[in-house]
Amino acid sequence: MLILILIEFSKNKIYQSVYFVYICFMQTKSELTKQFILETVAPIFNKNGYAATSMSDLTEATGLTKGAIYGNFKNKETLAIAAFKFTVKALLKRIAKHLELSDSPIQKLFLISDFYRNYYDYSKQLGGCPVLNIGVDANNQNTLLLEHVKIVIEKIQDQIATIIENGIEAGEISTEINAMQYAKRIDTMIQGAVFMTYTMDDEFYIKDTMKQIDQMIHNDLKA
Amino acid sequence: MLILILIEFSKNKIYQSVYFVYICFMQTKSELTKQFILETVAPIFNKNGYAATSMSDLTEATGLTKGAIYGNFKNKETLAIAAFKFTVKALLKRIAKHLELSDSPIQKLFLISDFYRNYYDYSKQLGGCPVLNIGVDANNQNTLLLEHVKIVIEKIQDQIATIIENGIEAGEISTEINAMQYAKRIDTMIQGAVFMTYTMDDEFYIKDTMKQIDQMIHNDLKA
DNA sequence: CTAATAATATACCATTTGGTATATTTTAAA
DNA sequence: TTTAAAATATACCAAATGGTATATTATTAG
Repeated sequence: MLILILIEFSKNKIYQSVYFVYICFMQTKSELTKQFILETVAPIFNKNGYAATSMSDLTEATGLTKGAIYGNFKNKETLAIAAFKFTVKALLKRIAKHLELSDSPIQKLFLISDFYRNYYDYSKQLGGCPVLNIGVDANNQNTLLLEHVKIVIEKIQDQIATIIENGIEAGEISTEINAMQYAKRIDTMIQGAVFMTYTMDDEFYIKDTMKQIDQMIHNDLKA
Repeated sequence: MLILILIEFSKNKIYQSVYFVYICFMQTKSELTKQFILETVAPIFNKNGYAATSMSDLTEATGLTKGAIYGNFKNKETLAIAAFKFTVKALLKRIAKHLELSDSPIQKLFLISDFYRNYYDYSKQLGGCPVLNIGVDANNQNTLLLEHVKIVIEKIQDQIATIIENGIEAGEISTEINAMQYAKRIDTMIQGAVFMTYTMDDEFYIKDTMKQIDQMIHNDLKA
């Protein structure tokens, strides 16, 4: 009932459902609006790409006006970058959570392929794979955005490489293995599979590639 | 000297250098213009994507006016599709030529990885990999264009699968191998490598992936 | 409850968009 | 060289673009 009272407190239609959270945890009103804009706008940018997304697409989707959006974000590019970061943050958090299911490095590697096995369904909510979509879209178009994609890719590869290194230290993985090279191989195969799955609209690619990665882990990596 | 005389014959600046060829082999004037538009426009569409390419980009690049372009192509979409086909035709022809270097199916597979080993430099002339760029760009945006990308991917995979099947028949490749599955695996890895190479601007990915494919051919495929 | 401020909506801007009707030029045939 | 047709250039269109100045509304502190 406390929630209802607090809802009544606000005259704004959009935020009513999350207003309780806002009152309790959020800083300012605009912080909440920013959040709302980002989660609404992110999948649109991700789906359409930067140039194919117009500000009117965003005002329609959010139900807000340009005044509200430009009051919270300097311009379209800033918004697109913030949206990309928003999506990636959610994605990386989800992966990290999945990797908590085991402490064993080699099991963590299997958990990575396990995560991507269901990635088609999950990433559709995000408007597609942000790394692939924005990576291709930003190339030759938006240097700043491309830099952010690069950073994300490096981060993912570092994480995989660290897992492999931990596996080597733990004696689970052969000392012959070049951790970063294998991390890059796995990442490259995943991105290829994501591209093929989306373009052909066929999950065979992602399922089969994850099988292949599992085989690699079994045959090449294991000590 | 004959060439010079024929060049003098034309008052149009753009076509002078190829006018001899036109006089001898080409059908109509507009056929030549179409060709010229396509080869100029294709890398622009490929680099920028459909939405980020404006008609004025194309008139500037070609030195022609909208009248000339719309006189030869119904609209922007038709032109983009024709441009994609133009690029892919050149690419597939180049691959086919490279594959002529050997008659042995297993050697042809090695020639595929060999071709893509230098794909970064080559595809830059095309404005990037058309399959990757247009595939991602057209998704959620341009159904017709996406269909054409799908067809190209299927064609490439069929060709690889056929080579593998020929290898099986010739006794070079193990009968255990599922030709189409392996064709798709190879194609998926290539596309992943192309994406990573472009996005990270680092040829490691394409070079290393081709090594990996060669290893696969050696270890898994050979009879 | 009121005043100051923060957040959002409105109305507008010049520029660019894809596309077209028409005028002009270029070409090919007689 | 003249003429019909083909190809291209010009000038224009309404609609949409990203962005902004200002008016209006919500919010918060006193």
